Amino acid sequence: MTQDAVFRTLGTLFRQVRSAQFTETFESLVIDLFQPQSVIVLVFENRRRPLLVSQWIPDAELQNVFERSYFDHGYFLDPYYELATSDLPDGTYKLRDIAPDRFFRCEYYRRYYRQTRMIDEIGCLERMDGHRVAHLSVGRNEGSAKFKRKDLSLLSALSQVLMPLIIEYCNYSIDSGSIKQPERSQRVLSEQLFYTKLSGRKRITLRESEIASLIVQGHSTSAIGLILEISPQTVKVHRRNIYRKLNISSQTELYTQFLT
Amino acid sequence: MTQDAVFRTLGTLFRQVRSAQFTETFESLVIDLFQPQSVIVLVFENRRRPLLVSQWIPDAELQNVFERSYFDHGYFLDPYYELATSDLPDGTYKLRDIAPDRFFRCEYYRRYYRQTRMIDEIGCLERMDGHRVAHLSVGRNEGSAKFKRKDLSLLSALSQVLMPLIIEYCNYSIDSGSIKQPERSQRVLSEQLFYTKLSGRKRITLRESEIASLIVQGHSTSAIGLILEISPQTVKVHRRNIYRKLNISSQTELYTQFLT
DNA sequence: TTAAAAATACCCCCCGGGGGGTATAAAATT
DNA sequence: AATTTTATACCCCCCGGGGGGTATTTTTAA
Repeated sequence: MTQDAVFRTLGTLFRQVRSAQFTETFESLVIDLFQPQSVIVLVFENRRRPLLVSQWIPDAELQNVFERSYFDHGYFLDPYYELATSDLPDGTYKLRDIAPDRFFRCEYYRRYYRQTRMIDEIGCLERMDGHRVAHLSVGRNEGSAKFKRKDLSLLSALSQVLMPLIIEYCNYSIDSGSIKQPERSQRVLSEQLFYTKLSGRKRITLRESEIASLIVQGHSTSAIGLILEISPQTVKVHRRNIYRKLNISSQTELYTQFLT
Repeated sequence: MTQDAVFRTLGTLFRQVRSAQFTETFESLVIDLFQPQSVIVLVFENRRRPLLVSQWIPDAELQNVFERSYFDHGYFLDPYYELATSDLPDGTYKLRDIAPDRFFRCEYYRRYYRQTRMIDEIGCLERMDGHRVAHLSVGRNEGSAKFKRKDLSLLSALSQVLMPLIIEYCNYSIDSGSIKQPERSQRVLSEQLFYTKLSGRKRITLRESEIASLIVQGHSTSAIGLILEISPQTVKVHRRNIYRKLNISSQTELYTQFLT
């Protein structure tokens, strides 16, 4: 795609920002530039289920996985969601940069993320207003190459104009009520905090729930230590206490408890 | 249920052995005696998809999981299937006795088995003829207690008469063509041997495929050493070679390779 | 105010996975 | 006959999870 065509498309996008054609134009732009297997736009709201603004997932099975799981609980452990609900600098991130150190070994990855067959993901985050964050996710599946540094810098540059456009479109479509809010299914994790979630069973302390949350997200003991600025030893103790209180003996079980 | 009633039911079963009522009668017997959440009868044939003779799984969601996954690939790593396709002594087994040492941590357990929500299982195996093995599985779900030693000995005793009856019924219903053969879906593992499966990618040796198979089933390095009667060290070397040849770096990935 | 609970930090141990070597004998290929 | 591959076995290392302690300070509750 020529530089020229990119700018022309941006122009079109600008004109279409309040029309239904917007998503299609913008998706084809991203597809052209990045050859992804998925392009998804979400709006994150703190501790709420994300809004699905648009999705392009040609593989029907994977779309199915996404729709079935992401809005139930998948989003909750999505590193981008995590980033969005903390105070982040807006920007473009590679999944591998923002994911917890043991992300690719954690239960979330094993049980949900890998099912999407996505092997690499780059995404933009941009705050819409006080509590909403727009998120553009561009994914590559098994069989494709990972994103190169060039891809990241291109998306990063492009996002300077793309994200404002997307935000404008989001606001428009939210106002006009045309956003499809995915159904939630029976097994809900959703808005519940870890604390509420887990302390219901047996009083675990707030601090413990904090650590439990990080464990499930795929952070190692030492990573948690770094994050909370306490010694890994302390984290280990908390970990033990959590297991003891919940009467479990592995982080796998912790994940299960959390989801049920 | 009184001793008397048990014998009476056995009599009924005997009379119904060539009728469609058989399964219902026999299921209600098992349900009465063991308070399970699932009762399934399968016929294993070496390296073939099992035949579903009867199933009683009141929970619709779990039935769904079972039907969707078991006949695709779930059976392939089912410890009972494994036992059936080796030369076994007929008999009644607790899952926990026959499962690989790391079964409850292996990918199969995490991805498939746990989804069935089954927390305990006892099952009978009985050879029908040269290549077929009848299998009765009795399962308890989350929320129920595990099976006690008493349950095992009761089923073990009962199976002396129950399995011959079941086999008779199986033969009858196979002959009369009334067995529902579950559909296979897109993602098939099925009859393929590990060897064929994995060597397609990059020649791994037969021995290596043997070890890969055991790894995926959830056997630890040392357990594999015991099984194959070689040193765990040797297993480690094979393991490394497998990973190198397949260009992966964990048994999780091995499982993925195997399924795709 | 005093006792209990929570958060912090350190010690020890074992286990298993993953990655790096080396070596030797048998089997298969050339 | 000579070379390569395969199977065997041992060595070393590091890492992280899980389980067992103990101790100190701070916070919370009684």
